[in-house]
Amino acid sequence: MRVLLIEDDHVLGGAIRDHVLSTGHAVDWMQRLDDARLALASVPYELVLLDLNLPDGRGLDLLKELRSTGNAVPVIITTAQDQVAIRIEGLNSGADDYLVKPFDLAEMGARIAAVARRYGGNPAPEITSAGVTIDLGRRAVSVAGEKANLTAREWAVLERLLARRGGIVTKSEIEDSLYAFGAEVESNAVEVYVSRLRKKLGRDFVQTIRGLGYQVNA
Amino acid sequence: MRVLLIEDDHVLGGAIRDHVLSTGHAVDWMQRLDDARLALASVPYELVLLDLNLPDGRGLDLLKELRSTGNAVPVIITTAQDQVAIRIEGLNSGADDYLVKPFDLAEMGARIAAVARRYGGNPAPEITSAGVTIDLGRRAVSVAGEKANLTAREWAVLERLLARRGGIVTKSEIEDSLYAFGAEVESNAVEVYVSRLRKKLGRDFVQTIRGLGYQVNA
DNA sequence: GTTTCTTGTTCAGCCTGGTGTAAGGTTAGG
DNA sequence: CCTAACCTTACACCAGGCTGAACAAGAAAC
Repeated sequence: MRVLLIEDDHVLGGAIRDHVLSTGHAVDWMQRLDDARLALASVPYELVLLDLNLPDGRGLDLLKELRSTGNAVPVIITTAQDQVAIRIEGLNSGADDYLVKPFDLAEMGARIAAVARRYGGNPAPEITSAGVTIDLGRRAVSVAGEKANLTAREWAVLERLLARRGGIVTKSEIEDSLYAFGAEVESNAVEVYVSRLRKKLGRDFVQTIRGLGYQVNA
Repeated sequence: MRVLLIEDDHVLGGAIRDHVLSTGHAVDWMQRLDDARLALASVPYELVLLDLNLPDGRGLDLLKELRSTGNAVPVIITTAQDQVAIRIEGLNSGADDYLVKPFDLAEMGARIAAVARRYGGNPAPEITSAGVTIDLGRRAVSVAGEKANLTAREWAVLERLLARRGGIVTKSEIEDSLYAFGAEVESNAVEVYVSRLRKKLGRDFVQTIRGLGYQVNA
């Protein structure tokens, strides 16, 4: 699925982009409405993630433009906790769903999957690597037909690794996606989670690149 | 089920809303046609209760608009005793059923149930999962042949879970469908209802996805 | 109108299992 | 061998989830 993310905050935007990428979708990230307009005019997106708190405050206008020109692309809007009025106006203007900041990325993933399913997009790209089958849409992993249960953190690490499948992911990158900005961690947590993943998914699933990070075969 | 109630009379409107709520559906109550239009444009209602005597325009116009734009949402219209002509025009304009004021709330409930049954999206009304058989049309559940009685809210939660069978439903999504828009609830109501469902339907019927929500096996 | 029963909501305490940390073992590279 | 990097296991802590019970609000029965 091709997703257009419209979000001006660098940190949050990056986190969202990475997370959506890791669920197997393609993401274009725009930080300004004009760019978003151009993108929407030229690329057939299947989902739009629209922040309504843009500096110029005109995220709603974009949504209304879309609908008034007959563009029915599914739109999920994000608003702050206290902006109930704007949220309602957003829904009234044609948004399909909403997320209240600060929202859990996992929850966002679930809602994206729901919208994708509702609109009949192809939501579940299945990935197989080293005998492990991963259904990103349904959060299901199986090793040789046997279902494996992953915890939230383990899943987060797995997603991060898969987002750059075939490439190397550094420890600090994994750490960043585990602990939302600022929460410094004083331990070898990443190593521990990689270890736990190997225990559940098999020893060969993740390769260690000494001094650099980790890698999953494409 | 999500119901849009369009009724300008405060007393009657409140009574209807409460009654429909008590049958386990979510209700949005609009008192003006403009608001109703906006709501219909944004929220995927499964039923509309439409009063034809509104102050700011003819309810019939709204109905005709809906049908002319291809919106097939079931509509039940309400009219006064003496408005036979309007009532007929309503049916000709695409209404699915009608109620004559003053009407019995219980009868209204029955009509709603009938319409819901007729239009209930699921073509295969019988669902079986984890030893539980569910007849959505007749609102009947049985566990190992034994019939189970569910309350309205319990049904609402169960329906929400079944609507995405095999997928994950987050707590906040369940909350949204339990409490018509905006009513933020400060409690663990969802957990309580899941607990009660498990008590009646068996422990394994609903799986908990920690930190995210719940899931019913496909 | 009063009583009784049913249903919805909230709260508090319990419990499970996820999480971070540290300690000790193992491997790669010089 | 020696060191640094990495792996694994154990363990204590605690957030999140579960559930029984109390309370409130209707609905139904009388």
